[in-house]
Amino acid sequence: MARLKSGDKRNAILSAATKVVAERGIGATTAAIAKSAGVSEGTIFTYFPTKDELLNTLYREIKLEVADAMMSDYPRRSSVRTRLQHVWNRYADWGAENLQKHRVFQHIMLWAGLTCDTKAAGSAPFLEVKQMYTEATEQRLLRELPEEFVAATMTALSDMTVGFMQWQPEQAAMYSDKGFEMLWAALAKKR
Amino acid sequence: MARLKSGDKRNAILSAATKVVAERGIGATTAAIAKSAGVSEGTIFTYFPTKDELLNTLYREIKLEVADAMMSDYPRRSSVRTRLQHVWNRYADWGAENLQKHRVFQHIMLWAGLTCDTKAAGSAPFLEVKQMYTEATEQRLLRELPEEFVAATMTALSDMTVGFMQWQPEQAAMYSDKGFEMLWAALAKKR
Amino acid sequence: MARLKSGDKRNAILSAATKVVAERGIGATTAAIAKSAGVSEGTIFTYFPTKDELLNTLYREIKLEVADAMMSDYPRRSSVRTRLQHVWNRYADWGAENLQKHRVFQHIMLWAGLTCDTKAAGSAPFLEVKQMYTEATEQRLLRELPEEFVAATMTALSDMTVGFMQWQPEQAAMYSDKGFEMLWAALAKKR
Amino acid sequence: MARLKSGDKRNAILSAATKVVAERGIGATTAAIAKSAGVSEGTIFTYFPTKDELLNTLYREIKLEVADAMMSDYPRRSSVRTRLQHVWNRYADWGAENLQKHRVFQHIMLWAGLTCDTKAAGSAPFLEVKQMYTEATEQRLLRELPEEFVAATMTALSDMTVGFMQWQPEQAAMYSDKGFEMLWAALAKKR
DNA sequence: GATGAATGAGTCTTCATTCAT
DNA sequence: GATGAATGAAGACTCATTCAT
Repeated sequence: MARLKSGDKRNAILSAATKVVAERGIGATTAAIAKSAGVSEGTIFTYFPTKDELLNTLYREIKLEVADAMMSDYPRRSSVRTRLQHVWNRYADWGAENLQKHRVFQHIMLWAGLTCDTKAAGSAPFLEVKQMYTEATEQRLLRELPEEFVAATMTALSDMTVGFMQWQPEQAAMYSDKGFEMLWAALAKKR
Repeated sequence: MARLKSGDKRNAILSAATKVVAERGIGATTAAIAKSAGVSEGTIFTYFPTKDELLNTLYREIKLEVADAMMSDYPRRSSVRTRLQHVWNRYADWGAENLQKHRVFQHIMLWAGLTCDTKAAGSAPFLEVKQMYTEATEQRLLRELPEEFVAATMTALSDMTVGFMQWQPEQAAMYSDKGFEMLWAALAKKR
Repeated sequence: MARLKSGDKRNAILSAATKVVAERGIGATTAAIAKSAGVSEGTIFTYFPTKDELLNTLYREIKLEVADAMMSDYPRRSSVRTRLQHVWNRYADWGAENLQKHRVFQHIMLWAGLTCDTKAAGSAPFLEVKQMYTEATEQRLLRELPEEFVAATMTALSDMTVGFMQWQPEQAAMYSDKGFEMLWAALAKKR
Repeated sequence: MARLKSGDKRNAILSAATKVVAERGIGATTAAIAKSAGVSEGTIFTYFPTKDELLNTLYREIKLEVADAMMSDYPRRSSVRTRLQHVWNRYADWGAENLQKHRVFQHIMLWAGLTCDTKAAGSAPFLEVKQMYTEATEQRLLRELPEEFVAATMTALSDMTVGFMQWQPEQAAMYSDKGFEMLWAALAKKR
């Protein structure tokens, strides 16, 4: 029997795409990705029908990885603050350790070729965080704000923080802590 | 005497670039920009040596415009909060009214071709804000944080807020107010 | 003992090639042929060294089939007209019933890759028709014309007629008859 | 002012396409056409948006040229036979002198990318021939046959004849004459 | 023998930039 | 200076053929 499509090769292509897109943005050429993956130009297209599909897949896989990192060991029974901090820390640590993936994610997010399906995919885990927020609002713990506005605030602050953690890794912990303090203060209800 | 380079034409090109890049991103073609500017394809290159230079220039000009909007009527003698709110409001209003320029700015900011010079240029006006922050820190009004971290926080929150103001213009004022409240809470020293 | 090359598989490939080339022309991909044959892409090349060879073979086999259809039950002792009509009817009926093969034949005939060998192959059966023509000429029954010119006339008129029989099958008999009348008139010596 | 699109260059491309497609068929590459035209690869696309459009245009232009050749000096008031012979001779002569164009026409005619518009275009001149046929049928001069069938017969015989005229130019006149005799016999009503 | 993933030359097309007019 | 046709180096994608399994 012939060689079967190898998960290894698929992963090599996705890894190479991560690296190259992180450096050159969405405009990175399939040739560059192939070369970086140690694979011929044509091979990319046996694993992904088009460059667009490769990019969409890359986005989805990173999103799942992020969600996984954030939600594993999620302390469902702890206080709101503890839970929020868990999510924050996990995301910040993931971003600090995965500089390229984080950057790629930012690039693809703004890209016009992103499919609706892809955008929708894998967002389930983030629901839990939103629910937590709603619950906390009802308990008068957190400010009353539109859900999306809160989510966007979290994203904005955490991505910004991750940028600093990557820039000065030796102060990563400090940035992460300060960042969370700012987030909590921004969201917490004034007494 | 030969005709002189016309400032009008230069501006037409920059305006067209704003419009076209806002819609199609950095990948917008010079041909599309020329057409939108009502100018021939070659003319672009008598005003800007390369597409990269055009984009860098566009970035610089928008940056100056933003700085101008933010700092005019800057209430130097008012309280820290008032001054910060002034800056916030001006930026938010500018962004809400200049959807295309704001979007173009975001696009170019992430672009790999941005020159170091360009990045550095026009940041003078933002110094004033930084100084204010340092001063406020010494007065124990605001949290002690690295200057760049604070600046990035402001940028992140304001851009996020502008996005919502553009999305739901009828609630622009609400988003602007809530956004500033969050920023202030994030920066203010805990009692 | 290793498996032998299977005639079944060879035939499956040729059938599939007939179908696919009829639809898409010479440009049909080997992958499409393989898929239609229910065979892996590589297998084609164990039966035919190249795509060109596959096409040449296909041409030869169809040619043989046509010759077979035309010459079986050939009424050697009947009149010239009867013999000519036999050939005409057999070819027309074959073409009307074998739409795909007829079309494929037309496609390959104009193809640049056709080998001289292939062109020459299988033309033996057509000799009989030519001989008949020569004989008829001597009997002053038919016009004096270069042999190839006559042969080409027959081919041109019959292929044209077959096209109409395929297009309007319910009038196939009419087209076949009228076509033969035209051919006979074209070839018969004026009195 | 800049150079204007040059009709010469356009014609050079069409000529080159004629030459190259005559040799290699529809599969001829745009690069080969450009090279043969003495023009850069990109230039083709300033005159024709796609290869398909180039081929369609080529077809249309040849068709018009043929129609023109056939119908100029058309002897409207002469006998049916004279008129038919005029058309026949003009087409045969054109084909004999324009080997490449004739071949290209045959190639494109069978091509799948031919637009409906293109197929329809320029067929007006051929109407006159059809009308002549209908008229002649009513006068009981010619056989009663479906119009399209007659038209196809003319095409088939003339293209076949042209092939021989090209093959043996020194006998072109003979082939042309014999060909027409066959056509007339095929169409004329039996007494 | 059979399989189908791997290959890479080749395809059409785009586009920033140049330069004749 | 202005114009826009000309250029040719990429770019994404295809496909006949090879070869490890």
